[in-house]
Amino acid sequence: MNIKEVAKRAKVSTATVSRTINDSEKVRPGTAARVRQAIEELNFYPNTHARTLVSGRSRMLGLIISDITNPFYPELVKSFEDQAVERGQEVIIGNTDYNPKRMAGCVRRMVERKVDGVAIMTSEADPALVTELTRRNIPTVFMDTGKTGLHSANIRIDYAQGIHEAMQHLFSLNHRRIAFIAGPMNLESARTRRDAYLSGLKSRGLSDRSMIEKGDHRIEGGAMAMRSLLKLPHRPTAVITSNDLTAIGALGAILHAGLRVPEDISLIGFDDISFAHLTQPPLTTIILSRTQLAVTAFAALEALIRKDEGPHTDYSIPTHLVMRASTRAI
Amino acid sequence: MNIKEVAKRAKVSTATVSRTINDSEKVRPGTAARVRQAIEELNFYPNTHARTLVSGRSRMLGLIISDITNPFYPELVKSFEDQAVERGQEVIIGNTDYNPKRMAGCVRRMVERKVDGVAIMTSEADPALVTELTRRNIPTVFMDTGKTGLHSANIRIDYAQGIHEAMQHLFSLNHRRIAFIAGPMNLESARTRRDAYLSGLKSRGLSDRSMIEKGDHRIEGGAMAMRSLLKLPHRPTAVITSNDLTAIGALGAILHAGLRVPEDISLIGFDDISFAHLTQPPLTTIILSRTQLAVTAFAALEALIRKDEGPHTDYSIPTHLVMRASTRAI
DNA sequence: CTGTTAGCGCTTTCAT
DNA sequence: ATGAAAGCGCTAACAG
Repeated sequence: MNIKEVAKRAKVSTATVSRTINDSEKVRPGTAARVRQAIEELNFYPNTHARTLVSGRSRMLGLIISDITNPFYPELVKSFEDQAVERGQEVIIGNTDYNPKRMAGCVRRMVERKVDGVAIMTSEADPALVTELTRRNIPTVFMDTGKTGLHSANIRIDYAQGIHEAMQHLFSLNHRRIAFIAGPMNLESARTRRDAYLSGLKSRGLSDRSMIEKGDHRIEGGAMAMRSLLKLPHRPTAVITSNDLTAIGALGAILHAGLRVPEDISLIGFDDISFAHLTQPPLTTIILSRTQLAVTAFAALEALIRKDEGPHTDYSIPTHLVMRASTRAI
Repeated sequence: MNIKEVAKRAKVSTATVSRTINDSEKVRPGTAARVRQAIEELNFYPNTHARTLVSGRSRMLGLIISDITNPFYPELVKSFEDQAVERGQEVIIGNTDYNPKRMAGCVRRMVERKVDGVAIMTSEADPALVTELTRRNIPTVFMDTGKTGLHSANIRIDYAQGIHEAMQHLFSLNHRRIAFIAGPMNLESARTRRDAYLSGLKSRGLSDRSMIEKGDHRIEGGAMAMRSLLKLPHRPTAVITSNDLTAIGALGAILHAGLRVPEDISLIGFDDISFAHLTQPPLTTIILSRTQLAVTAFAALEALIRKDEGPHTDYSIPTHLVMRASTRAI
């Protein structure tokens, strides 16, 4: 079942069939109709691999993420995929599992499959591996690496803005003992969030009041960090966490210690994963729109692939506080 | 950058390079080493499209699911993908969005991309479209359609078992007014769960005590159904829901009405999504292991692809009650 | 064990 | 507007 059989049935050459499939202008409508009918009758689907081989374009995009079971990602993947499918592109996904070795494997697979472009949306970044892509002139969009170039663009996430909004909110609620549960310090993005917390304290002359515990961006780490915080002689009245999973872990630890949120401790997360508003109480958090991120990434990638002119290689996504019920004045 | 250049550099023929890449026995170790070194030096990655074109095997598997943002799926996708990557296979994912038209698009894409096999794990099933796959002799594994054949296998989920365990549990806790919040009735799997509830009632001579509200397998539907249940003159003392999202919605509605779980109403979910144990109280639910499902599906698909002999086309996955804190005796 | 060669199914000049 | 034919990069006979 191939283009040849279609050609035979429509009594044209394979070239004409190919032109019809690709909506070439130079096919007489009548001929095109005959071809299309033959395609229909034979239930013919063109072989994308043959197409890729000769044209060089695979109509596949790579999307590399850290871990699909991390609730941050599914929405991102979906939005990205929706746009790709709309434009006849396929998406192949790579999970790095937060592991540089697996990241290398992902990149390799993308190159082997000859993707037209790659979006790298991992929370961790590995500049070395990423070079592999740009060296091969594969259009690449990064999240937060800062690197841009002829074949790559960067999407910066303004983590600081959301943190500043959160601190402003807590201050207006009279909180002064505000703790922060950080993420893994090897993550640039986690450091940025912590630094924003520190700078928020400093700008209010409260640098000496900083309380930082390290989490792991997972529930367990959040719970553990919170337990440490609760043991402090002057425990915090409010806690900002580096992500929602951490906040959920912290929430569990607070409840388990017989304290209440927000009566005893106010709590703010980060990311606004879909379950953030389902906690008891619904979690006040900082939203980072995955849809916006995916749309921006896709547009950036398309621009790179089309080699659009202009210096548009830097994009930025804001973050904002969304108030729910886990914060309260003291 | 292709096999020819590697051949030139290693001073062998392209055939030998090909054999080396494919770990053929018939290459002298010394030669193979030279080839591998050339590959290394040239940073050569074989073009999978060319390979597919000639060999007929794409080393890609299709995985069709309903919606990646439904928390039931990410774990399933991950487990499936992990196994695929381990065996050098790529996975392309299709989201149907619960929409037959999109399902058709997914199937089409899978055929075009010449996947070696497809696993269809949608909660809804469309026999017509599925024929498309089997007609083309594409190995296909279904979840719960019941159809099997030379090129297809079926994985049955024993929903009833979990429901029966749940009812047994509630009965032993002295509940007699047990309601059920069902899923969309066009879903076979949702009907199966409801029927299991009904049969559980019947076997205890309580057929006339049935209370069924219809949800939509989403949070909002669960909340709405629960509000209806709460308006009943004799409201239920326990509620089983068709999935966890429904239970979470129901939980919210109960709390919102000023009642408590499990003190006033016991609640049981279905699926054990990752957030089920994070609710307050942690949700007693029925577990359906996504890992087990993915592993079984993958194995079934592999067997189909390898054309293993034997009539192994029917598989079954159990479901079990996992007790947490949302149920209590009255 | 290694090389030669004929395609896989499609796109794309170059003729006509 | 259409057709003939040359590959795209690789694999798999078939020879040697």
